[in-house]
Amino acid sequence: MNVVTSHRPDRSPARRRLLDTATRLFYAEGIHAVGIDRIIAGACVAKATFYSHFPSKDDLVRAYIEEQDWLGRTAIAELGQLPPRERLLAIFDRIGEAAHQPGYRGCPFLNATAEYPDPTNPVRQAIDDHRRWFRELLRGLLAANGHSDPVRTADILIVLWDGLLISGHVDDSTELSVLTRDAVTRMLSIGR
Amino acid sequence: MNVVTSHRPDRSPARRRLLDTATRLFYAEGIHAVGIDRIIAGACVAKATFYSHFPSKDDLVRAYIEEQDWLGRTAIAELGQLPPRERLLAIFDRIGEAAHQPGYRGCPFLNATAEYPDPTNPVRQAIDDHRRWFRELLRGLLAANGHSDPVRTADILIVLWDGLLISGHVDDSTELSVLTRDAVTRMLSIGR
DNA sequence: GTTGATATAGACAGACCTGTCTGATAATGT
DNA sequence: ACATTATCAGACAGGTCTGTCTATATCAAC
Repeated sequence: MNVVTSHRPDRSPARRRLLDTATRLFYAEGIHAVGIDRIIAGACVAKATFYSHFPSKDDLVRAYIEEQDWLGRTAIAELGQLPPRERLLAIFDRIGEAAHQPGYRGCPFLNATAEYPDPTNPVRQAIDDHRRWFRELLRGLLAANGHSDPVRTADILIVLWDGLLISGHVDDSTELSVLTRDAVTRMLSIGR
Repeated sequence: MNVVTSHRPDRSPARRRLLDTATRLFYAEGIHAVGIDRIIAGACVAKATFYSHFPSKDDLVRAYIEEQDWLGRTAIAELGQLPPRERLLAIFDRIGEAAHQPGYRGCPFLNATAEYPDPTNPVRQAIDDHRRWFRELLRGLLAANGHSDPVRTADILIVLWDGLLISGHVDDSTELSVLTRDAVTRMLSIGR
């Protein structure tokens, strides 16, 4: 969910700059709206170098999505040791933090989904992988919290997650953190 | 939310066919991914005729969004007389019906938002209008139902609405109707 | 019959798209 | 010293995009 591009080691500096520039532009303007020429110009990389690192634009898009997945998993892992309920709340608190950053434009995975209709496309597969991981994460935390129906409640929490990320983008987001706490605690209060 | 294109009178048959074809293609494949040439071919309309009805492609996109708005309002109006709570549930039941239609690809408004980053764009303005109408509708129904906090609860219901439309598209949607009923009744059970 | 509105097919311009290729330059390891 | 690897700038091909334009055809009203 975070779209920070920074500080991840990579095979080469040029590749790192390409992925950073692509991340910034894809997220800010949409994938189809950004051409290769602008990415290589922003990354100060020659076109031939780009195509030596990424066989096609779609490979770059897939790398972008996979890195967002990696960043999301890393951010959760870096939350530190917390009891299940507090961990759940801390995960959802990240929504408010992200939405108040300048340039916030919703969830990169959902935005990409809107531009990739074919569910068998590798980009969509990478997005599905990310969502499967997140769903399992929530199920585990709800079960560890002694929740009576972790499977169903995890599904609803994901519905809230997606909807809150949208709300922070397209609606007035001044009360998003309060709204998030309210919605999640309402949901957790049911079923123990 | 419904993407049915049908049966709305229009100024001219050619314009009607253009809007129907554009609706079908924009929704199925995304807006940037569909060119004018394909729309006029699908509508059996000459290019000059297209540009006499729509000064630019963006005007066609705005007409597409405004018609989806009109269809949504019409569908709600056609629900007939129902008590507030049943009306709310009936509105949300439409999600399951829509998501099980072949070719369902999520919410046309949110998909368009992902492709239009500039919030001052007329397309985005039309989407904002639609969302404002829907928010007011939910607030009124919650207030009429004697709910203790209709403003906040309407915000959460919109979060659920957006999230459920996404879930029906990108996740397994076999239990979407049950999930919707569960999430909405859970939410309505709090605050009277 | 004549006029005016609306439609047709399709060429065209200018921009942008992805992806390939050439040929030169710099850094690195042995 | 030499080979390898990565990089550079940029031309180029072939396609698609939006939007304009020409020239013709249909049809209704008067």
